[in-house]
Amino acid sequence: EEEEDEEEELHLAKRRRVLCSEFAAITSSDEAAGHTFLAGNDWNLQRALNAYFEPPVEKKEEAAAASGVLPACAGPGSCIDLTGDLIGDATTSNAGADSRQQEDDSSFSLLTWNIDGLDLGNLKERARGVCSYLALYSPDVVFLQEVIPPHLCLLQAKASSYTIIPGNIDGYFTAIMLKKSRVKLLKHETIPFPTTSMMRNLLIVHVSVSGNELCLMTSHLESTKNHSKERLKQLQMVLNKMQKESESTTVIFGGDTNLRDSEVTKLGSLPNNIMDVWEFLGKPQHCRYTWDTHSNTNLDAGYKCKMRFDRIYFRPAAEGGHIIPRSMDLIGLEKLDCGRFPSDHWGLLCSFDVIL
Amino acid sequence: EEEEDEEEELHLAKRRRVLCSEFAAITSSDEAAGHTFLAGNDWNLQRALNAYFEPPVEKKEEAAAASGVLPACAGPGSCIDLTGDLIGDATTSNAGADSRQQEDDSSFSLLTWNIDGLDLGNLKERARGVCSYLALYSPDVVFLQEVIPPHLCLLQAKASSYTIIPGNIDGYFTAIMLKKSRVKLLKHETIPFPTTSMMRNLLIVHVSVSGNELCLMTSHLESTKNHSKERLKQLQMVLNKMQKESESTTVIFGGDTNLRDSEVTKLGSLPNNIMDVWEFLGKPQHCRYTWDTHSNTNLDAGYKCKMRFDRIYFRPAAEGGHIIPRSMDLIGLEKLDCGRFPSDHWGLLCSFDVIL
DNA sequence: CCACCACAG
DNA sequence: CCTGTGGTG
Ligand SMILES: [Mg+2]
Ligand SMILES: [Mg+2]
Repeated sequence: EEEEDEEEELHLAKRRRVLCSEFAAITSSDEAAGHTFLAGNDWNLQRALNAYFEPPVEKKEEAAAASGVLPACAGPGSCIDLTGDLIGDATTSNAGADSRQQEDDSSFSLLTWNIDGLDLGNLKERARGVCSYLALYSPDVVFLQEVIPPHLCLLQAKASSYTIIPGNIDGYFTAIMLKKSRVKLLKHETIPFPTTSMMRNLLIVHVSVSGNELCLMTSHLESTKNHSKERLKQLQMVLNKMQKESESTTVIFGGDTNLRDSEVTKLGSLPNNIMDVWEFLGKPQHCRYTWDTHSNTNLDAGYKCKMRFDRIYFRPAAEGGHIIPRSMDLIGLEKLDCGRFPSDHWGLLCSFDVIL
Repeated sequence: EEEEDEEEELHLAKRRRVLCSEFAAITSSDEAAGHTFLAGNDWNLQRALNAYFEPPVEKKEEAAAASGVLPACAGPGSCIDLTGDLIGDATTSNAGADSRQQEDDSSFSLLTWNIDGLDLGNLKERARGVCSYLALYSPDVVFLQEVIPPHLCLLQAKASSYTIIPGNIDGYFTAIMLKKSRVKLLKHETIPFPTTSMMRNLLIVHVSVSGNELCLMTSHLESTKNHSKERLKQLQMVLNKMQKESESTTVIFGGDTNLRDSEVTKLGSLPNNIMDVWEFLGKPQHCRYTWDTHSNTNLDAGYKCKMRFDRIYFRPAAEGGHIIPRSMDLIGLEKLDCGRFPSDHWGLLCSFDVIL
C-alpha cells in the first residue's frame, strides 16, 4: 500500500506536469505560469485557461485579443465580422476561375491542414485566412488539426455550408468538415490514443459521396522527434483501424502525422493495401514539404528545416475502388496583411477521380 | 513478422553459401559437394569436412572438441586472484582447464573490450581485472577501447607476451594487442575520422597467423544516441576500408560501435561480403548484450537498459578464407574485490576455426 | 515544432 | 553511456 501511495503521488505529479505543459503550450507562456494558474484553479485546465485569458481587463495585447475570441461561440458579434464572403457560395467566393472546385460527381477533393491554434499571435486574422482558402477551393472534405474552440465559432459562421465534427471540446483538437451539399454524414466516432501525453486521438466519420461509401479519418499524431515511440504506436492504431474497415468502403486518412520517413521504415513500410498518396502520385516535389521554416516564417525560427509531416493515406475499397488520387497541392502559401501565413503548416489539398 | 522471417531466411541462405564456398575451397571440390556434405552434417563445417575426408568413420570427438573449448562464462572460482600471474604463461595462468585457449593452429581467438578508462574509480583494480581475464583466456588478438596511458604501463608489465599497438598517445584511445608467439605484425596504420568530436579513429594492423594473412581493425565509434549521424559516417568508413583490403586477406573488425540495430537498418544492411559475426552465429542470446545496466552495476545507473554496442564484423578472403567464426562469449562478468566489474562493458571473446 | 546541447535522474 | 526534459539558435 505504501508503494501504491507512492505510485499515486507519482501519477499525480506526472499529471500535473502534463497539465502545466499543456497550459504552457496553449498559452504560449511557460510551465511556471501554468503552475501558478493551475494551482490557483484546482488544477482544472479549463478554469486556469479562463483565468489566464480573462484577467482584470488590462493585460497585454495578446491576452486582450485572445479573450475577445475565446468565449467560444459567445455570440454572433463576438466572433468575426469577416468581410462578408460566405464560404460555399461558389459564385462569389472563388476568385481564380482555375482554382475552382469542380462541382460534378467525377471529382472529390480533400484538404488537410494543421492551422496552428497553439500560436495565439494573429490568431483571428490567420483563422480568417484559413476560411478564405476554404472559400477559394471549397473542398468536399476538410481535415483540420490544432483547432481551438474559438475556431469553431468562426468556422460555423463563415463556412456554414459545412457540417463540422470536432474531435474534442477543449484544449486543441482536430475537426472534420463535410460539405453539406455533397457529403452525407452517416456516423462518427473518436478513438482515444491510450498513452498520449498530448491529448491526441483519432477522429473518424463514415459518409457517402455521390453514392460512394467513404470512411474518413484524421488525427494529429504525437509531436516532436522525442515522442517517436508513442507516435508510431498511434500510427499503428490508425493503420489497423484503416484495415479493419469494411471492404466495401474506401478509407482515407489525412492529418498531421509528425512522421519522419525513417520512422515509417522502422515499421517495415505500410501495409500492402494502404498507400501514401504523395508516394502514389510519384512523390511530386512541389508538395513534398508541408512544414518548412525556410519558406514559412511563422515560427520566426533561427533554423532552417523542412519536413513532410502532413500525409494522406488511402485504402481502396476491395471491389476496385472507384476513387483514385489524382493530384496534390500545397495551399496557404500567401502571407496575410499581418505579414504572417495562416499557419506554420501548409495545407495539403488532394483531388481524387471518382469513377462509376 | 513476415518480413523478419524473410530476413531470417536470407541470412540463413547467405551463411550457407559462405559455408559451401568454404567447403569447396578447402576440399578443392565444388559448392555442390559442399552443399551435400554440409546438409548431411547439420551445416557444421568441421563435421562436413571430416565426413568428406574420413568417410564412414566415427565422428564423436570433434564435436566435443569444438564445443568444449570455450565455456567463457565459467562459474565462480574461475575469477582469478591476479596477484602475480604472468599473462601468456599458459601453464600457470589458466585456472579452468576447459577454458584454456587451444594452443594449436586450428583455432584463433579474438577479444574486444571497452575497458572504460574514462571511469577513474577503482581504475587500477579494474585494469588488473582486465589483465586477469587476458591471462585466463589468452586470446591471440585483443582489441581494447577507452585505454588511457596508465593502462599501457600495466599492460606492458602484466601482459608482456603481447605486442601492444596503441591508436593514439593521449586522452583515451584504442589499442590492439598481438600475442607474440602466434601473431606476426606486418604493418599498422591509423585512419582519422575527419569529423569526430571525440577524437575517435580507426586502428588497423596487418598480421599473419599460422600462415594466414589477416587484417585486423578496431575502433570506438562516436558515442551516444545523439551522435548517430557521425557514428554512421564512421561505420561507413570502416566498411569501405574492410572492402578495399586485398582479396587474399581475411578482414576482422571488432570494437565498441555504439550502434543501434535501427541505425544499421538505415544503412540498408551490411555489404554482401561482410557479416556481423554475432548474427552469423545465429544470434546467440547469451552474448547479445555487451552493455547492460541491469547486470552491470558499474555505472550505478538508476535506469535499466541493455544494448549490443560491441560488435565483430568479418570479411572472408576471396579464395574462401580459411578462417570461420565458431563461437562467441561474454567475459568480465565477475565482480572484483571492490565490488565493481572491470568495465561497464562486457568483453566479447570470439573463436574462429582455422582450416588449412 | 527543427537540431543541438546540457543536465538530472 | 541510458532516458527524459528544457533551453538555445
Ligand atoms: Mg503545431
Ligand atoms: Mg565508456
